[in-house]
This record gives sequence, C-alpha cells and structure tokens, in this order.
Amino acid sequence: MSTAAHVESAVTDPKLIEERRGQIVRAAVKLFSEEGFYTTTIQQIAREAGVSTGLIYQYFKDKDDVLFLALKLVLETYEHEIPPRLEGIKHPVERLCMALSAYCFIVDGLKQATVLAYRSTKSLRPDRRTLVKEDELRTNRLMEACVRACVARGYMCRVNEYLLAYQYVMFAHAWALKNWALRGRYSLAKYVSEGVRLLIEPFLTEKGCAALDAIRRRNGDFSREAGAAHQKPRRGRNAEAV
Amino acid sequence: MSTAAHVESAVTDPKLIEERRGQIVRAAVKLFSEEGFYTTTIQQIAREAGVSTGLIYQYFKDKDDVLFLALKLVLETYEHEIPPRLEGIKHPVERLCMALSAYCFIVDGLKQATVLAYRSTKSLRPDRRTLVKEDELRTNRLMEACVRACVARGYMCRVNEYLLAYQYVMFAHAWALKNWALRGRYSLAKYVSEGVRLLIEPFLTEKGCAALDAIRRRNGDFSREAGAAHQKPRRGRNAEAV
Amino acid sequence: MSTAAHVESAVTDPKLIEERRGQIVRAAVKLFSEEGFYTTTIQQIAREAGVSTGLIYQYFKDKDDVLFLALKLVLETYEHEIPPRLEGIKHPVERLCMALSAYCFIVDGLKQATVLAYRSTKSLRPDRRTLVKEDELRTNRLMEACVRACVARGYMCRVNEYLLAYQYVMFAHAWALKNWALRGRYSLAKYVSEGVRLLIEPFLTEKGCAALDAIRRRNGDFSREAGAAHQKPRRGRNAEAV
Amino acid sequence: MSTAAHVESAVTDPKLIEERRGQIVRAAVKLFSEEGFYTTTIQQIAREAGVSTGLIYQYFKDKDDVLFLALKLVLETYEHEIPPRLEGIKHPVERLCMALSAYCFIVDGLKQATVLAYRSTKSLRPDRRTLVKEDELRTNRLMEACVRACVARGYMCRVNEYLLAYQYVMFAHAWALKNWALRGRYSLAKYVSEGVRLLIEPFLTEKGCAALDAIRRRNGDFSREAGAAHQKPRRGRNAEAV
DNA sequence: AATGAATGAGTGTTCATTCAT
DNA sequence: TATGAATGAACACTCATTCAT
Repeated sequence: MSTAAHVESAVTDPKLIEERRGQIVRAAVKLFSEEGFYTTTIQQIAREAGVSTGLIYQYFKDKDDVLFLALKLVLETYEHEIPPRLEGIKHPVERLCMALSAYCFIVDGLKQATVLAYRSTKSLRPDRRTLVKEDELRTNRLMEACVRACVARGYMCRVNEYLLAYQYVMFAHAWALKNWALRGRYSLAKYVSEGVRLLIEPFLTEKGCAALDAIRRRNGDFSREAGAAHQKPRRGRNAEAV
Repeated sequence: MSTAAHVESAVTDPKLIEERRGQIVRAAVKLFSEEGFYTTTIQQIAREAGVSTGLIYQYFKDKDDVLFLALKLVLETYEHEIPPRLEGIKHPVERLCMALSAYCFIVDGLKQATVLAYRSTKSLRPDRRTLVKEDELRTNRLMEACVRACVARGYMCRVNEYLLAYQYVMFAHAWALKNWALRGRYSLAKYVSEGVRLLIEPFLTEKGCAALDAIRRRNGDFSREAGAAHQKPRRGRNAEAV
Repeated sequence: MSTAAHVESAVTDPKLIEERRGQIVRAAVKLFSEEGFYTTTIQQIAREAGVSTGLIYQYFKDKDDVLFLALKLVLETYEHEIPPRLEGIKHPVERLCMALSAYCFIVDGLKQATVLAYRSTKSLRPDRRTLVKEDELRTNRLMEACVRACVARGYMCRVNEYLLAYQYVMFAHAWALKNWALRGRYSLAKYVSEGVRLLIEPFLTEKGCAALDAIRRRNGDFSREAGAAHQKPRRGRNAEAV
Repeated sequence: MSTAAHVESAVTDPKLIEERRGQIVRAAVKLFSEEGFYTTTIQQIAREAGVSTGLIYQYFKDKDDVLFLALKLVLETYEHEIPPRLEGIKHPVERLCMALSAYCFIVDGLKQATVLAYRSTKSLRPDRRTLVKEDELRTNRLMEACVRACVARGYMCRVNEYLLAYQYVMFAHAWALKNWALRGRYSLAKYVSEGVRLLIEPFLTEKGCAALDAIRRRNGDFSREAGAAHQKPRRGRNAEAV
C-alpha cells in the first residue's frame, strides 16, 4: 500500500529498494521537518537525496506516499528505539522512568520530525493515516506496559493506566511541540526529571518511592547534568496498592 | 501588523473592517479546520464567506494573513472563554478543576480548530508565529495562576507550577489531538474527571483533597454522566505543604 | 458534461462563456488539426487563442474537454452546414446530389479537422466519445433522408439506404483522409462529379437518370470546372422501382 | 531508413534482428491498437514483448520507429493476405468479389489495428509517413487490378477504376472505423454481401451479372450465414460495355 | 466597496531515452 | 546481447494574486 509496485517500471531488487527508499525518505524527513510537507517540492527532495526527480516515482507512488513513509519512519523510531534502552533494566520503576526518559531523549533528537508528525498526519490519505496511528498506538502500549508492571508489582497504586501512559507520550511530544516555550526554562535532563516528579512519583506506593529514591541515588535524577538531583522536593506518598 | 493597512485600496470604515474580517475568518477557520491550510483555496473561503475573491485582499494582506487571524481567533477563544466560566467560583481547588474542565470543553467545541493550530502554526511567517505563541502563553498563565492560588492557599503541595499548568494545557489539547484514540474510551465528561484524578488530585494536600471531595459531592465528579463518580479509586494523599 | 461547471471559479456570464469557449476551441481545432491532440500543449492553445493557460481551465475541465468540444465543433459543422445548402432545392435527386456535393465541399474546408476527428475520437473518454458519435449519426441521417426521398418518389431503386448513405459519408470523408492520394488526380469538383457517377447514378431509375441529366445540363456536372462534364460514360440504367 | 542501423550498439545478426523486431512490433501493434500510440509507453511494450526497455532501443531508433514498423506490419498484412485468398480463382468477377470480401475479413481481424492506422499515421515523421502511404497504395492497386480485369473482359462497364477501387478500400476500412455503428445492424458476412450489391453489382454488365449470379449460387452470396442469399433484390443491369 | 475574470509562475508527475553493468 | 535503474525535460493543471469595471 505504500510501495511503488503499481508504478510502470518499479525497481525489483529488494536491497536497492531499501537503500533508495531510505535515502529519499531521509531527505524528505529533513525537508518536510524544516519546511513542511506542502512547501517542500519533490524536486527539492530529489536534490537533497542526490537523485533525479523521476527516480522518486520509481520508489514511491506519489508525494503522499513519501510523506507516509517519512511519518512511518519517525513513528517507528519511537517504537523501535525505546526497547533497546530498557534492555537489562529489571526493576519496573526504573523501567518506567527510563521509558519516559528514553522517549524524551528520542523526541529531542527528532524534534522537528515530531512536529512534522503533528502537522502532517492529517495530510495523509485516510487509509495511510490509520496505519500511522497504529504505529503511535504501539508505542503507547509500550509505555502502558511499563505502567502495568509497576502496578502489578505494587510499586504504583491503581491508576488509569491507558491515560497515564498517554500523559507520558504527550509529555515527551510536548518537548518537541512546545520546545520554543520550554527550552528557555529547562534542559532536556531537567525536563525529564521534572516529568518523573509530576507524572510518575505521585502514583508510586511507598515501596515504589523507595525504589525511585534508590534509582536516583544511582542514576542522578535521570538527569545527565551534574547536580541536577540536588533539589529533592517533597513528593507524593501513596499507600500500598491492594 | 496583521492588518491589511498596507493594501492599496484598503477599506477604511472600522466597523465594516471588523465585520468583514470576522465573516472571512470564520469561513477560513471552518475550511482550514476541515481541509487544512494548504488544501483550502482563497476561492473556497470567499464562497464560504459569501464574498468575492477580490474582497479578501481588501481585508487581508495575503493568504498567510488569513491564517494568522484564523489562528488568533482560535487561540483567543481559549483565552477568552475560560475566565467567564470561572466567574463566581471562589475556592481555588474548584477554580482549578473548573479551569481544566472548561479548557477541555472549549477544546471539545473546537476540536478541528485545535488540530489546525498544531498543523498550521509553523506555516506562518515567523513574526506572526510569535504573536500566536504569545496568545497560547497567556492561556497557559491563566492555568498557572489557578495552580499558584491552590499552592498559595495550602491546597496543593509545592510543584513545578509552570510545567503542571502545561500538563493541563496538553491534557486539554490531547482531547482534540488524540480524539481518534480517546473518543472510543471516554466521554468528554469522563475524560475530564480522569484528568482531575491524574493531574490535580495527586498534588493536593489533605486540605485540598477534602475540598475536592466536597466539590465532587456537589458537582458530580466534573462529569455530566450520571453516576460517573461511582468508581472512586484510591488517590494520592499529600502532606500539608511546608 | 463538457462544461467547466465543476471548476473552482468557473465563469458565470453565458455570453462570455460562449465567446471564450469559441475563441479557445477555434485555436484548439487549428492546432490539433495541424499537430495532433497529444503533441499540442495547452500552452500552445493558450498562445494561439491569445489567452493565459489558466484561463482555459476556467472554461474547460481538462485537455480532454477541449478536445471534446473541438470535435463537436467539427462534427456539428457537417450537420449544420449541409441543410442550408439544400435550401430551396426541391427535386429529390438534386437534393441528394447537392447533399453529397455539399458534404464534400464542407470537408474540403475542414480537411485537417476531419482527419483530426478520425485521429482523436478514440482519445476521448468513452462517454464523450458516445456524444461525438451521435453527432456523426445525425449527419448520416441527413444523407439517409435524401436517399429515402429519392426512393420514395421513384427516382432511385430500392437500396440499402443506411449503407448507401454511409458510402456518401465515407466518400466525403475520404476527400480529407486520402487527400494525399486524391488531390493529384482530381479537383474537388471532379471528385464530386465522380462521386455522383459512382454512388448515385447507378442506383437511379430511368426517371432518376432523366432528372440527373437535366440537373447536369443546368448545373454542369456538379463541377465548377468548365467542361468537366464532357467525358460522359455509359452509366447504370435501373428499371423503375416497385 | 526504418532500421536502427545508426544505433550505437546495434545488433548485427540478421536472424536475431528479424525475430526481435517481430516480437516487439507485435506487442506494439497490440498495445497501440488498444490504447493508442501516445498513451502506450515503451515500458509497456517491453513488458508485453517480454524484453527489457533498453532492448527496444537496440532494434529501433526511437518510439516513432516502432510505430512506423507497427503500421507497416498492419498495412503489409492487407497487401499480403489478399493475394493468397484469390489464389486459384480465375473468374474476374469472382476475383473482385473475393478481393472485397477478403479485405473486409482481414480488416475484421485487425479492426483495432486498422483504426490505429487512421489514428497514428500522421504521428509519423513525414518520410516514414510516405512509406506507409505507399504500402496502402499497393493494396489499392491490388483492388484496382481486379476492377480492371473485370472491365477488360467485359464483365464490368467502364468506370473510374481508381476511384471505384478506393471505394472498396474505404468500404473495408469502414467496417473497422465505423464498427460501432455497423455491428448492430450487420454481421460481417451480411456487410460484405451488401458491399457487393452496392459497389460491384451496379457496375457489372449483363455478362457480369450473370457471372455474379452463378457465383452466388455456388458461394452463397459471400455470406457465411445460411440463407443469407435468399433476399435477392433488384439489381443494376448494365448494357454490354463497348 | 465590491466583483470576478484573468493571469502565469510553480508543482506533481510521466516517460522516452541512456548507459553502466 | 541484454538489462533495468536512472535521468530530466516536458506537460497538465492549480491557485494566489491582480485589476478593470
């Protein structure tokens, strides 16, 4: 549905397809992110990708298709880059904190692309839009699973897991969407540690808080900045769940 | 700066200007919301507004200018419609809850326009973009003021007020931005009451919680659905601040 | 179905529409006739018509639509220009001869356009193609009616009127289609008089032949060339019909 | 002049050339016939012929050259397929009737290709167009020779042999060109027998008519349909020629 | 003040043709 | 010989903007 298989003389070599598509989509993400979908021309993408205009139509059905794969690339980055960053982490609370942190750091690396997703998803044809939304939902479920693990193991009190997970997602996205308002006030690290304080800590049980304290002692408040952990505020105390 | 004062044959009668602009901008908001900025043509706006294409250029400098005023209209709706809904409400906790609720209800009535703001703000020329952002910040400060009042009066523990206020904003916006994912799960009323539970209640002091309980007994959980308040979960208890 | 009513800002003034359409279609017929449909660009038509490219799309849906009206113009010329040339002519045999002659003369003035019709009718969308064919059929019926009148009045023996009429049509068209082969051998007048000899005379009854002879004495063999009638060959004699 | 001899890396083996060309031209005739010259792409021809796009340019100079050979193939089919069908037929009247019949049957098998010839000959470069026209003239001469033989042997009265032969050609072509109008009224066989009645019989001498009658008794009115000959109409009687 | 016809630069897309392999 | 990926010029069509009325 996203391929150029319908194109008269579509390319057949799978390796080449992968390479060219990547090449073109990367150029597209860059330009769409900077200038927006409608103001970026196919010719610009071609030039940025170092190919001819015609070539793009051997790998994509139309401009919409380029956008689709560009957005998929971004959305899949979220989905694929969080798990590796959780690897080896056992403790549910630490996993949750890391998931939030990871999401924010990934978004930080894709700030413009994240904004692009918000700007341009509606420009997609409905069927493709649906597919992109499914990508987003999968990432949401990743976050939700972290929440559930905390609740299941008694580190977090009962909450609306779905909605809380969505807050994490929005919190990460906001780093890109509202970067113009946030970057003057917070470093990314600070933003993440504040996020933990606002959106995780209040829902932890005593046991969960204890775990979080331990983690902070080790990891420094999820902040890479030295001393970022010094300002220990009063935090929510939740009774043991169940 | 947004006017068409530079236009050759600009109209001079201020009353007429206001009327025509409103007429055109309302049409623009409708069409931009439905179809997006780039896919809406000036001719469509003219037809929707019941005027000629040429007329638009007597009241706006260019298409960008129409977008600018359209976005301003949306952003100012947030800013202007929240205060009246808080009128007469004295208790800081209730004000905060009502502010969140009001924001969500306003967004609900402007779902597409809210999405439009996210899609199209970057399409504005930088100077106009800045002005739109300032509109948003003013609304943020409205929310922030509500938080501060709660903290000042000891209903809420010390928090990062700026960021918490931003969570409220994002939470309201999310009702529009992620409506496709949320509407199947929550009614608006339920969404709001869950918002209170996730983003307000955890930060309340005991005193604040007591106040919230009282409000809920009166107002029914900020939910219009009968019995929506029945599922009272364990909620955060915060020690008195300071 | 051929209008530009679907166009965003189609023109509304009927007088203007007629004028502009005529202006553009005339340019199109000229260029399509000379260069063919596919090798003629919209820009060329615009230039030839003395208008801008964009204007064409205010009066035509697409290039196909221009072709459609161009072909209709040609086909309707046949249909509309034959009757006036028969006006005042009473005798069925003379009417038939004049019809054939008129058709050939009209085709002579539209040689390239006639070739265009053969080249490009298949390039039309099926529904429009059908409409053009109906135009052609109406002209055929004009010819057929002339044949029928001759038969009914006993000037012509019973024949397959439909097919004979079609021979007249093809004979006239051939003057355009095969002009490259014919123009070296015959003048148009000679061609017409040979047509009468081949496709009318053989089917005349004695009475019909007598009438034809009288007509020729008056009109000079349907040939404007002096002496074109000198080579009187043996011709078909048909018994009285019925 | 039609070859690809000028092509950089032209193929030299004559046998291969013949084979490849045939393969490609057959595919081209099929596609051009169905879709037209301009709407058929070289890539489609390549796929239909089961070769690569590049290969076509080793056997043809350009797309125009493919069209040229495609049209030649069609035109030569007429020229080459008529004589075999006349083989063994001695009587001039029968030969003439068979020639007309054969032409119609050949056209019937090449309906779309015949239309193609009318659509696309003008798309050829002038020099190539001339060559195609010469092919057509050779077929015309085939028909003309049949007419001449009839006249010479006294079966047909004196006529404009050239033009009559052209009528036969047009009659056959019309079966393709106007098939949309004819196929509802006549079977091919009926069409042919009507053609004999309209374009041959009227010009026969008494001797010729007698011969035709005999032929019909044997061959059934040039119609494959049983009983097609039953409806014997009044037909032209010509006095002996000379 | 208002109209809407006219403009023409700009864009997505196609496809004949080339050429490295 | 044969391939098919790559090219880029060319074209249909759109639409923001202008301006005569």
